[in-house]
Amino acid sequence: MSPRTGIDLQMVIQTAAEIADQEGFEAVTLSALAYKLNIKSPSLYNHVKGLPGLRKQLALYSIGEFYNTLSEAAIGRSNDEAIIAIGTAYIHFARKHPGLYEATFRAPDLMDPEVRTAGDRIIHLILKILQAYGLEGSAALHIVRGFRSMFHGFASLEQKGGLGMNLNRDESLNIMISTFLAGLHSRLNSAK
Amino acid sequence: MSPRTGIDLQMVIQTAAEIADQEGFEAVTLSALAYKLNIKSPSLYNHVKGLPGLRKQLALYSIGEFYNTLSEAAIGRSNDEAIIAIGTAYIHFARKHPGLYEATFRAPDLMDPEVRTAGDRIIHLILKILQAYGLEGSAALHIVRGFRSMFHGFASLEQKGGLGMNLNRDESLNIMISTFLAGLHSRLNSAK
DNA sequence: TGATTTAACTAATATGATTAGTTATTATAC
DNA sequence: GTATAATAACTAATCATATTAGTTAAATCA
Repeated sequence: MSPRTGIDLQMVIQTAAEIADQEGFEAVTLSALAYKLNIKSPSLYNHVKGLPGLRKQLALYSIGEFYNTLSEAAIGRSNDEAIIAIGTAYIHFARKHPGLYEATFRAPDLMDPEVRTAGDRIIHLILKILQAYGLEGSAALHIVRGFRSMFHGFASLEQKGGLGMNLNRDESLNIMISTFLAGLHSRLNSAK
Repeated sequence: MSPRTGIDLQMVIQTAAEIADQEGFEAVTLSALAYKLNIKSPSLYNHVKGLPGLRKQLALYSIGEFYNTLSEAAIGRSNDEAIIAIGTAYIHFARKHPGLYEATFRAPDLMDPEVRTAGDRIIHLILKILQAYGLEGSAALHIVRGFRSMFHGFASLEQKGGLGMNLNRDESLNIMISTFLAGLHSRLNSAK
């Protein structure tokens, strides 16, 4: 059924991922990707629906890798320890895979069902941990949004060089997370 | 000295700002901008150094507008009230001016001295407010990074449609800020 | 062995950024 | 007033990328 069984979707995405991490998300062009795969760029249309299609596939791949990293970090941990582990893993992933991290939120349409479903797994991961705090429903979702905002904001600012450089960034991260956790505990106590 | 005194840098940036807010940051191309100004795109090179130059100018303009909005929100307020006002103004600005907000962090080089200086004014605005908490030096800087991460992360996720839609976003914002503030107070108390 | 499938190809078009070199308008000098 | 200098805007051309249409050819399967 398949002629010239050379390149498959997995190779396309894998190679795109390499370009993304090595040269940046914007460097993932059909032109550069085809060159690296030793084919001509129109041939890529046999694998993905143009540049938007490629970015969607790269987003799905990246979100998957990201989820794996975060969920592994949470194994065997609970409560604050689990949150700190996930937050740390989150930032480390963004540092190690800047292109993949950017791809996770630069899909052509984040409302796309497949993309959304992939991203929801990460939300559920955090929700699961928050259950131990007695948080659920909308109260838990608000807190998840807080964590996501903090983590994404920190990773994003760091990646763009938006944070100055004369101050230890890991310390900032630790302080940020523990401050938010302290506030969370304080709110939970006073709600009793 | 000037022939055909038609278009000046201010008009160029103003028009670019309109495109950015109406059609998105990516829609600010030299081609679209020139069309809207009724000139040919190479003529823009008399005003800005290509697309990177335009983006830098747009970043400087946007950061200036952003700073004005935030500083006005802080007038006559202090402590938690000032932080909440700034955080709210931050998110409202990003909602009202999605293109300008994106431009603030999509300059070709955020390390550029002019861009950095403009951005530093916003950091100093928050630092000033934190003085009332007895925070200064690196401790204050870590907390500023926390606020910036939260605000930027929230605005960024919201803009990209990364937050789901079945939950009130303003409430999430209020909870996030007050949780962090509660944690900040708790840390400051236990440090005594 | 022959038909079918389809990956990869070539050719062509469109859009956008950019450079080089030209034109022409305006302000200033005389 | 007229000449000159400065420069905004222009045309022409090139390059890169994305994309479409139509062709070629290799591998599978009947």
